Amino acid sequence: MSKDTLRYYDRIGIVSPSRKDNRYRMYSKDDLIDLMNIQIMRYADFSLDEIKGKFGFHKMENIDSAYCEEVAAFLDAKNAETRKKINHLEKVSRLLNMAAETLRDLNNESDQRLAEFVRELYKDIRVNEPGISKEGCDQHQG
Amino acid sequence: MSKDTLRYYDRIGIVSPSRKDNRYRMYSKDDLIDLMNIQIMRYADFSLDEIKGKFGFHKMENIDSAYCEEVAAFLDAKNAETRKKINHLEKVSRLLNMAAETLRDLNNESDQRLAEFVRELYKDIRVNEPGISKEGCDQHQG
DNA sequence: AATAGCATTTGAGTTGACTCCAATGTCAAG
DNA sequence: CTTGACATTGGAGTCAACTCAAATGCTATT
Repeated sequence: MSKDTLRYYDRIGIVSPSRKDNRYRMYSKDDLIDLMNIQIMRYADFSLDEIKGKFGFHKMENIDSAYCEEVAAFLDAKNAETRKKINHLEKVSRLLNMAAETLRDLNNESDQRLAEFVRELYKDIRVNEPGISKEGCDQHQG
Repeated sequence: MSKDTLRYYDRIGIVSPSRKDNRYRMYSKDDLIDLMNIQIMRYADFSLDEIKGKFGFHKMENIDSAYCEEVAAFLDAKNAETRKKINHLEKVSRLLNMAAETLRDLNNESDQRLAEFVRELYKDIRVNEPGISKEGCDQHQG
């Protein structure tokens, strides 16, 4: 983590270390633990807002099992999201594979397989962009 | 695709349709094919710069096999990148799984498995952030 | 005390791909 | 000829997570 990042985290109240007499930042051991947790969470694609909002870390002395379940549910949701992304990327990977293959060996067979797969993908794309019917088609409803 | 997006693409020279007498945009069939290709490429995480720079689409009448190979190599590189991302996300997924499990059933075993995995992840994180030695450690070299 | 090399702050800039705005132009219907 | 619903433009705003710059303060060394 760069100095600027640490200052930024301080500014937005994510990790605010104590200060020495000269106003220099003094990171305690707990601060460092927070920072390490944050690194892991950033690695796991949590936004700083999520990190800030959802986690008290070790600041909670007593472990509230209801809160644990809440956080666990949140993690599950994140995981579902992650699986979706993986799914998407797997399709992308297959697409890239097919496209490269088709480019290298131009023939009808690979061409058609690619076209077929692309047609499949369009379904995905349209699913992920609702409102296209509102924008693109005339619906006589107002 | 929204109207604004189409106008944006026109502005930055990605798809510039012809105009009618009234200056209204007129998208030809070829323009639409371009746009569909762009949608697919955006789906595959190509940046607009990549899309703009690397692809002549159907604008090339004759197929240059050297160029084909160049593009295929580019796709391969993209694919390698994609596989890396998938790899990363798989780890994230496992992490989230472990964390949720640990939260739900607090015991040493799952705790330690999680800790071990996190330690593994730190290696990844450090690998992906070179220059930390320059920033964080005193190297007596200048 | 002067200098170097850190630290501090506020505030602005960066990135990519849009997205929105205000002012204006065009067109079909009534 | 007005009204409404479109279109046009240039320019500005959005988002997240930094990243950088300028002005200033602190500390250790010469």
